Amino acid sequence: MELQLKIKMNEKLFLRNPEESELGRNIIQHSIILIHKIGFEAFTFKKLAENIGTTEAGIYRYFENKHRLLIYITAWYWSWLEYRLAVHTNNIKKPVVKLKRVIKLLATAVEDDVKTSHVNESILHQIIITEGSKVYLTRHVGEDNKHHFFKPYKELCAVIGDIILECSPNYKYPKSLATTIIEMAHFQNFFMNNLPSLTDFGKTKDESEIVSFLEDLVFSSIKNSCP
Amino acid sequence: MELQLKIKMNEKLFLRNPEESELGRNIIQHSIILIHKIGFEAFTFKKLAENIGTTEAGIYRYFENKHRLLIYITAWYWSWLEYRLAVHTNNIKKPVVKLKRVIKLLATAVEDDVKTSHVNESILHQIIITEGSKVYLTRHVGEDNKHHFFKPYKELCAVIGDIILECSPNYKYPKSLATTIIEMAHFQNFFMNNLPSLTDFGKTKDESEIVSFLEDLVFSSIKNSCP
DNA sequence: TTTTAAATGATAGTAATACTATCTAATTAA
DNA sequence: TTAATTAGATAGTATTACTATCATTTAAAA
Repeated sequence: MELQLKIKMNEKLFLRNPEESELGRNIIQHSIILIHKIGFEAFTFKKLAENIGTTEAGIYRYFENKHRLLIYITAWYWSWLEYRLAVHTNNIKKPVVKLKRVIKLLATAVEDDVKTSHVNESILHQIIITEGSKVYLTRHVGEDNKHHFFKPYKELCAVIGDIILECSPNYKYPKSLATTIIEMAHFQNFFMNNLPSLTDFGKTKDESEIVSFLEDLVFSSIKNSCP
Repeated sequence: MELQLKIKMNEKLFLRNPEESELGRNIIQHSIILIHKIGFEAFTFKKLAENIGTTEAGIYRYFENKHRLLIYITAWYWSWLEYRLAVHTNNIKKPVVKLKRVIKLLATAVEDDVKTSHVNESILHQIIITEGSKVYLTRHVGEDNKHHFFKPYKELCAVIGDIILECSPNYKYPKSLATTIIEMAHFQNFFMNNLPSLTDFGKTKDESEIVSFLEDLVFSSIKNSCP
């Protein structure tokens, strides 16, 4: 049996749906590879076109600009992660165990998911660490938000926030703690690998230490709120 | 008596020291204003030149490119903050009180410091929130780090990390907690104002709630590590 | 099977960006 | 007073970020 996973994306993110054509899927696949290789700043549609063997204009038929494309792939990532999170926390009763799974899922490198042929999730995860926050740290967040471009990220935060509340119904900052977990899972990873003196894991460069740090941080906070 | 504050900057950050000429100080002053106004992505040396009343080439005599200029002003900010932190925690004996001061200083809007005539710290603080992490989230972090461009940020983290250790000598993740405080002070502020559903302060939009969140987070964690 | 529509490829062109180079005028320092 | 430094003015280039057009291929509908 061959499984396939398809994520429904916000239609305002693209001009033509990249999931529905060979060229479109190529754009997604190779943009992930190329952004990972040269970084988002140096990434251009021209270079991407050369990589795929198509033309610049061809890519502009799918995406308005490279920032929209970045929003697309990050939104895809957050949706995929929420799905994965659902799968991995399914059947788990204890919210504390659930929350631990969440932390591990966020802070640990990812393997390529065979159910999504044209997306290499392992590389995508690396991109999200370095480029993920650039998606909203712009002058047009407000507009992009009105178009609901950040819905997948918000949904993920909401889900995690709810698990936090299950663990500790009196905790006052479930959403802010959720974003802290997500952002810090990535930032600590980035710092560990690039500016190691900013972390306490510079020597080992071991992801599991980030998990320990986050678990300590999160469970101290929510335990503390139980009177 | 007229006080003046001058921060010694890494010489590799500029081609000509902007502190030492009228034009240089104009570049710093107006780049802060312009980046705040239009965002770093839309900011160009040509627009800056028009604002100042000089030419593009004139600005290139001071900075290699706009990214270096952004590194310069963020490095300046972190140095200034470390100085401010020293002033505000001076004479305070109890490390817990010190740490609370740190959190407040990081998470609260800043007033313009009269001792630095050409830098509007209030606007600069806003820039750091939105653009600050773009400084290191690049493909050339490694090189920039070799040039010690992030030293002020690292020093600030080290100082905060040490205060954390003073509070709780057994706490295992002082540096990572320090970066978490710094980054979250800014991210929660950005989310509160731009993507409020990601935080628990969307309704009030009150900075003091971010302070409460961070205090709760930090002191739960370090209290927890005292056996 | 033919007709028609849609998607792609190829090419060209424009405005803006990110620079570099050069020359002259104005200041400042020796 | 001369020499050196700094700034202003102008020009030029390669790359980026697009838009437009037209021919060709592919796929869908009649």
